[in-house]
Amino acid sequence: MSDTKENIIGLADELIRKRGFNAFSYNDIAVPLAVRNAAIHYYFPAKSDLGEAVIEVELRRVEEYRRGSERLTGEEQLKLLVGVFRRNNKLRMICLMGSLTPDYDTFEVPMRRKVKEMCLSILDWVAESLEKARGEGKLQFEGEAGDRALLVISTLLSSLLLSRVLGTNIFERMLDQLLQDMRADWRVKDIKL
Amino acid sequence: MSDTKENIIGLADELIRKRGFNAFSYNDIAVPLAVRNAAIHYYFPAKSDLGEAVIEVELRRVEEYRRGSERLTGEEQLKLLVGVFRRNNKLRMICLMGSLTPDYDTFEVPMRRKVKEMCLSILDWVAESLEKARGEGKLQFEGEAGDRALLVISTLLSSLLLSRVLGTNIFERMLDQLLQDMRADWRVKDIKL
DNA sequence: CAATATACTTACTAACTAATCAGTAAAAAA
DNA sequence: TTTTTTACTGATTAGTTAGTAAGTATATTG
Repeated sequence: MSDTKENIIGLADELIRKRGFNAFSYNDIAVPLAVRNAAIHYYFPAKSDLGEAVIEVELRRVEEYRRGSERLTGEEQLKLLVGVFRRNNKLRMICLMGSLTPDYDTFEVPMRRKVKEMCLSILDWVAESLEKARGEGKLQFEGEAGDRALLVISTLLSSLLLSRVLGTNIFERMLDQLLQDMRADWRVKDIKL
Repeated sequence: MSDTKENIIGLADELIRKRGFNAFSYNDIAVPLAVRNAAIHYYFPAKSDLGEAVIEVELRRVEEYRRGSERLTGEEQLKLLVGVFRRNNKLRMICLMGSLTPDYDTFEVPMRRKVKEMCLSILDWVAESLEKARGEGKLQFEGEAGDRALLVISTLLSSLLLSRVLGTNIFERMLDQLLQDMRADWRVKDIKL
């Protein structure tokens, strides 16, 4: 993949996370990268093509994380996940799920499909890690791991949204509350993610 | 308040919840209401004025809910809250927090302040209800009610986002998971919100 | 070396955007 | 009854948007 193409996708990703898909324009990419708006259309004829490309890269990132952390414990996998969100929080960036799902109904069908695929892929990863951590006796929760994954992702996603508005400390406060309920042994208070 | 003004705010509210603040135009309001775009500017000189008006109405709605449910139990108050979200879910509408916080950094300062005020007001209400329900022995959780309110709102907000993408049943699945952790007596499984 | 493909630029457009300003009819106030 | 205010319409605009078509320099291939 050409440098320009990669830079376009990278900046689009950043803009989606910082300002939203419907709030950035081809110009917001063209100016910083010092290319013409037509250069972006050369790689991505329609804006939705650019959106889909950003999602595909995220999808591959998730796959990489999964493959790269196969041999880690469930707890370590979850630490990795939380680390990603903590980094985003420091950069005042929300996650793609938090940015794209509110605009879902403004997207065309192919991009909606990609958004859905991305959500399912992330949730599947989290569910797997949770199940593993539960098997290890590190975490405790009732019901299916897939349902608990929804709750975990929901907390991480919202903490990014709210910490931009209410202050960055919100992130750790929410994480603490989430963990409180999943501590394998409620007498032990030192589990950290 | 004139009918036209009220209709404009009402439709703007719906459009924000369905498509997002940056994805609707004055035309999307003018055409269905059969008024000219200048009529909207008459009441709301700038789009941010319209946004702020929508938030102010929501703020008053929350105040009304609070005053109107003062004498209810904490559990009943929470049932009321969940009912509001459940109705939104049926209409494929997300909540204002879920719609406006992702776009937060694209707003001008006065509107950001209003968004923040709205978030704090809603969280305060939930915290109060949670504390009350805990005092009644109906719910159980550790730490401050304000922190738990973040988790509750986070779940409700995200469930609206995700249920549009993954199917409406997501809403109840997430609610069940949330409640599992807050059951006062873990042997009793019949608490419902 | 010639032909072709790649990676753009220049120049443009049609459609839409929020916003403005000068009217105007009707209601309310003086 | 005159004046003022309210609640708009009509007409327009400056700026932005995604998107296109035609051209060009450079690298790749036959």
